[in-house]
Amino acid sequence: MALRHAILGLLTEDRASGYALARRFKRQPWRYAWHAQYSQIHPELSRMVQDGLITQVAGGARGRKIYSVTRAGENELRTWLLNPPENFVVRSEFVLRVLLLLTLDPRDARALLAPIAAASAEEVATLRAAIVSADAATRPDAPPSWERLTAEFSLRSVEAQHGWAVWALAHLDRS
Amino acid sequence: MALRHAILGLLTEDRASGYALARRFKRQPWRYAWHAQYSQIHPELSRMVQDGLITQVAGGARGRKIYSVTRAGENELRTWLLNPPENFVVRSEFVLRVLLLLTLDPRDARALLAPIAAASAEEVATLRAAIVSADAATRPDAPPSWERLTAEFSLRSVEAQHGWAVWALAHLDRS
DNA sequence: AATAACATGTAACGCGTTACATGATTAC
DNA sequence: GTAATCATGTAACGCGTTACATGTTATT
Repeated sequence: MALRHAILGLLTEDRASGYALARRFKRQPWRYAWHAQYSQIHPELSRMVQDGLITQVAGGARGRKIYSVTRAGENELRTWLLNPPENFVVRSEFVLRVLLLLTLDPRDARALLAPIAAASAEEVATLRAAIVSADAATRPDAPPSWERLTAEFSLRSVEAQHGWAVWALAHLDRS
Repeated sequence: MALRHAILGLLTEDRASGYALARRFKRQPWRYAWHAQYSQIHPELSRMVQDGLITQVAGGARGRKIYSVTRAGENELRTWLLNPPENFVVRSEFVLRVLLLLTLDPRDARALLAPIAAASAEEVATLRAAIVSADAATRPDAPPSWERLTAEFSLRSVEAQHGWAVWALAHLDRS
């Protein structure tokens, strides 16, 4: 039931409509954590209201329904976080493609790697710039904000991906 | 249909039974790419035989059925690899838990981070040792083997995770 | 002789995607 | 006034999990 907890997390950050939640799943940094489309979010929100984890706190223009986390929802999220599974199940099409890369001949493999290296380099630059400007506006001994903590995680992850792609391009057989 | 292509990849490495495929999904490095249980693998294998992507090449003791990739299966895998999606969908319970960490108070957050830092440190050490001994047995200018390429990817990924956990532990508010 | 590991298979249910339907508000 | 964006909702289908059922071979 990770979707349920992802939604609780998004609504803890800020109350929102189902439509707004769907958009946030498409963007940084939630994009790297979980994904759901509106047609899946909608019935889940109904069930979560029934289960008392969230409530509709406002209605807006165009039939908009704003949801907020209840006390029960906060407890549910905390309990879930404090009881992680021993082994995390991973399904990453990106990593899968990495493992399958050498079933291709070196030319094709290089053609796939080059855009990966370029895109990740760009992302690293964007994240670094954001971090530098955020740090400039903060006391150096202050505990990191949520944005800062997650940016650090994204940066290190994307750097790893980029470093590997460059390494692989340099070492792959040229033919 | 990533499961189908993951199976094609596993069978390209080496012919295997459904039971053996299920075990490989639980281990390094496939564990970080995709996951499926036998009850899902079994019907998929049947469908793949029907679609001509694999064939049963041997039967063994205990009703064992060994499958191997056909020419059509190789083509299917290659076509899939050469046509990656623009945006990869990610669902990682681990990353999700990272994003939700700051909904906890600092004490609880630190209690979750400490085992992550320890486990990833151990994994980094294991991967480094494997890489060092593999490199010692290889000419330095030779193109990397599949094992070497995937070990490099795993190492850089786990190092990023470990580095972040240590960084977060050092910067999180102590209370 | 008992237990663990090997090995295949089915059924019910829940999670996730695709396609469709409907309508309101904003920007040009 | 037309297109883009906002916004909710349903239905059919496919992917994935859990639980169950069955039998064989190797290890101790």
